[in-house]
Amino acid sequence: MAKASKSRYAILGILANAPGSSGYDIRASMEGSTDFFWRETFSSIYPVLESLEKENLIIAVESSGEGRKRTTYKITNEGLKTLQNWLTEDVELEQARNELLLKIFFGDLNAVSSSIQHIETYKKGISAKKLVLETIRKSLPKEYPDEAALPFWLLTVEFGIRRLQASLEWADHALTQLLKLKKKELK
Amino acid sequence: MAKASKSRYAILGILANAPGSSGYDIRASMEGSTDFFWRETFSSIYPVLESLEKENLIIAVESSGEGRKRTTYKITNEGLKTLQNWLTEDVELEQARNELLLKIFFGDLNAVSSSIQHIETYKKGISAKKLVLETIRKSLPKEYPDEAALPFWLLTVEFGIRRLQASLEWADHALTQLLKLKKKELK
DNA sequence: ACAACCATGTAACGCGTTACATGATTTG
DNA sequence: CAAATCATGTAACGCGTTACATGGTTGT
Repeated sequence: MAKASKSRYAILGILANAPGSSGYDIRASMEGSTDFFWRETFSSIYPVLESLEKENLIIAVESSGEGRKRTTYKITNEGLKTLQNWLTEDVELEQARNELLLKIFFGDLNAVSSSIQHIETYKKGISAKKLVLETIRKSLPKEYPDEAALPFWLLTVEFGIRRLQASLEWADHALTQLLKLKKKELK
Repeated sequence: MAKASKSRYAILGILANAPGSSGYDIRASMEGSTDFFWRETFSSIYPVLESLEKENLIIAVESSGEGRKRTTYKITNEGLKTLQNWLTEDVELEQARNELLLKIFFGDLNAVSSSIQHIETYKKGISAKKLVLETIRKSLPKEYPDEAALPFWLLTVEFGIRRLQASLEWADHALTQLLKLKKKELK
């Protein structure tokens, strides 16, 4: 058995918080909120919606009246219970693969400047990401002052920012070390 | 097309550093070194070794003489070039899915104590991991004082420790916030 | 008119995980 | 003599990504 999909719960969760969403809406909701730690593509969203509906965890509200055709969904009581049950289940902490670290690990097989290059690119990437998250951290309380979920949303953003900050500091540390190595290499 | 596998490069890298390794050895090498950011199972190692050999990136040295039967491998010049070439290629920074954050994100759908429980479990897990890495950081220079790759290995360990430290600090921050929410919940 | 965005899907593919299978050799 | 470790694989499965496909509506 492969790992069980959690896409269904992500989608259920969005529908619990934003009832009357279409598949397209769900994608848009995730963009700018869960995107940096959880992403779904249309290719997964639509089939999942279909199966959730078959299991009576959500119900469709066909709104093909005015404007565009769209199928919107609401979570059912059963769906909410299923979601809540999953939410209490233990999280197994899994370790993601990290290609940058793999390349650094084998760094002695190439010129040091190659590793330096990787880390500089990395720094740029995560600096940009961190900026985005810091903007979100500022705007969220203004946009959703009365939202019950706000403290939880902020916690996820905070996680992202702190991890990125640590990564940035590591990158600077790494650059210092690598520059030392580069000097040795030239001798 | 799905994402191209990088297992081959991880295995090539290990063979570059430890020539004469068997599939079993490769797995053992990774355990205790790359394990926290890159892991391969036997189910992937043996087929990859086979295909690497067919491509002349490694050569097998059947050593069925004394002791156990084992097939060991060495990286070829071509293999080393292939690996070095990959090492210089840009790393696309991908972010992994994070189930803990997903559950925290939807935390308002359940009792706050559920989120608290998750974070406490998380803290235990990463504390243990951090301890392991700190031990490795201490022992590595003693075990491999003359290893050219040592500075690179230490950088990966440092990355792990710093990220885990940031995660721990976030966890404490989160617990503080959640305890405040819990008090409100009781009112 | 045209671009940007809204909206919903299907199909193919490969990758990684899990389960399963087998057996030899060393250590206690 | 049993347990741990060494050693090497196969098979099934589902998950997520990418590419492909289609067409309506709004804004400039």
